[in-house]
Amino acid sequence: MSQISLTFPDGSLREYPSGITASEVAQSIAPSLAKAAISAQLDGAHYDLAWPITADAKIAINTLKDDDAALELIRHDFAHVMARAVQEIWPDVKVTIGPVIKDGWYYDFDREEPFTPEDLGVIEAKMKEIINRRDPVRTEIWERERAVAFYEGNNEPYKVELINSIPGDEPLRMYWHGDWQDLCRGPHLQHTGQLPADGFKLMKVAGAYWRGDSSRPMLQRIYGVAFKDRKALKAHLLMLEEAAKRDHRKLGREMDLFHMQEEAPGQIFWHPNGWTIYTQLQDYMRRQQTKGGYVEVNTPQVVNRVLWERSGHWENYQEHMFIVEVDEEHAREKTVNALKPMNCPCHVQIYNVGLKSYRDLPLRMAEFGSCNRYEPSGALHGIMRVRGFTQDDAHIFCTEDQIEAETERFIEFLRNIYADLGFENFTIKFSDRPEQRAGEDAVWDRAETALANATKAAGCEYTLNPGEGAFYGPKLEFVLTDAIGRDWQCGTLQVDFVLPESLDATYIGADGGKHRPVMLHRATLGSFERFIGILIESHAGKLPLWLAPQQVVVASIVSDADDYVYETVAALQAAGLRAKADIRNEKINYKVREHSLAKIPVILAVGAREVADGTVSVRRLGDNRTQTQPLAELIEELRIEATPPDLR
RNA sequence: GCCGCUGUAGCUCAGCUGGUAGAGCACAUCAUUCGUAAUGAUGGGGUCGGGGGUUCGAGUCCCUUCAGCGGCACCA
Repeated sequence: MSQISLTFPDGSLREYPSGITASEVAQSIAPSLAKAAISAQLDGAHYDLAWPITADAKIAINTLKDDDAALELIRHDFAHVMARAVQEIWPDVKVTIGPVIKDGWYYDFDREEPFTPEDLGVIEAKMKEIINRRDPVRTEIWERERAVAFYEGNNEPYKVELINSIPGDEPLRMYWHGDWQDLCRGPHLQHTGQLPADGFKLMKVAGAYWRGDSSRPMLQRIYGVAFKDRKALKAHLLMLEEAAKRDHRKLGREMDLFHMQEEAPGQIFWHPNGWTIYTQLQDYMRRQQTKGGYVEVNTPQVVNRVLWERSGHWENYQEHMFIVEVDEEHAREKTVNALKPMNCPCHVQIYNVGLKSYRDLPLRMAEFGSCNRYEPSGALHGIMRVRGFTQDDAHIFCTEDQIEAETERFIEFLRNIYADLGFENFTIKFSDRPEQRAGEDAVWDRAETALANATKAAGCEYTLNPGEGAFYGPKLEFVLTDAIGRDWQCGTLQVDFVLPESLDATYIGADGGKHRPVMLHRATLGSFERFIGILIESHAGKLPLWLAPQQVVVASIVSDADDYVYETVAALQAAGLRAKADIRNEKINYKVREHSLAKIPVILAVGAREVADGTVSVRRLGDNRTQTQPLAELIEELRIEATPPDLR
């Protein structure tokens, strides 16, 4: 048999007979390594230990100590162990797929009866039992006909469908964990006993469509999380608990920011506190937009269907629109209008008034546009996904040549704003041409290149979302993450070749002829509602002073200080600070606690001493120390701190 | 929209196998003037999400509907 040479991570080289397994290689180094080994990397790719090696390669033996490889493997094996447990308990359940995801895995099952939360405990117990069996894992490569016949015989139609969708040249790997079998890419652990039996937890059951297709059957998905040991699992569960405390829905109530109610699902009742945040943010954005070369406009809420027909929304977006029928007295039939779900068609109407010259381009038209969309009921989520919202929207009318420069300019605009608001980290997703699209490929080529170049020129990285662009053009999405780790698209920039055409926007070029502008739809925050939700969660409610609804509360310690409290509040308010008095007949402990829970950034306590000295005792949110200082000095300090970042 | 779960006082929640609602906090009144995360006493407050049904009797069982939550799908 021929020899192969394997290079180890430390650079050393060893000769082995071809066909040797990674497990045997590990054994040749140290029996303890062979025991601890979980998988191998060959030239960077991940393999089972039992995989025969037939060519020279760089090899690394993974053990549970190797974080990434180990967690990936552990979670993958847990998915199998869970599926096995489910089938051992309910033999008639059909298995489908079960991939590794962030922090864990899920597995989708087809079963008539719903899994109950109690079932999860039963499954967990069975999983522990399976782990304790320490069943060896073995794998075989099968011909697809044999595999199809096998799964048909076992009444596993989903597996048959999977095999039929795997490209013909890919080998099919069949895995056995003891006597339980699954089709899988692998790799897997040596035996189930390598799994940390106290390092996992089944989290929730949810419905999920087979192959993500809403026209296909709904399966039951069980989610689990897994870590290397009990300690890491507990840390993760604790983190989830902490994250739940930052939920904007909870903080919104506690801080008295807003509420929502049944009569207006997906719409927000902003309370004075919440509305203060909103207006501060809007004022800030208005200043930024003015500086950024935008003109601001405002357009109607209720618009006749005729315009929506011309823009294409009536055909493509009608089911998401609130339709308003008006029975006008002298009209033969009802007038049909819709609340605007987007601002773009209205902006084109403004653009279209009067002739535009190439000298007017790029024309950046902004609106804090109130939109209403009839979002599917299941999509609603606090103030992050609502039916009534306001975008910090703008449309840039420009030439095709200007796309790249305008895109770069926008990314820089957005990045500055995000930085001001405390978001140094965001991700960019680049969605390119979908299958179904309007326009010529050559134009798409140029537009996609322009977006990619502009992103790079702005010094940003992006991840590709292949085929996810709008039918009218490619787009960039700027994504922020909420407290629980869910991603939300906030900013966006979308190239549009279609709407200028359908609404007949033109400009007069240098050649004296009429030309089509390109439109860039862009939003920085996205919607104020969603962005404020993210803002609340990322700060855990402790907003920077300039955004905090109530900035200062002045609390009396004794009632003799009441007059001084009012004087102090008046002085703070005169300096432009949002301050209020608390002279209730309560102990200072009580007041401090209450205002701290309400997330008021600065608490001033005043008693006899402060009255006599003209000082205040200052306590900052999140800090249990206090500091006494002259009122005038504090006001100067707070005034600077409360200035919005762009005005400092 | 789909699957599952939930819906009792402003908030957080209890209410066993059906017998006609309960706690803490909050609120109000009174007492207390107390130095940095809950002072005490007293009191008011709920057609148990809405509608229908079973029953002598329903917060508890059934149907239906609305909303919320967790996913999935959607997200021009």
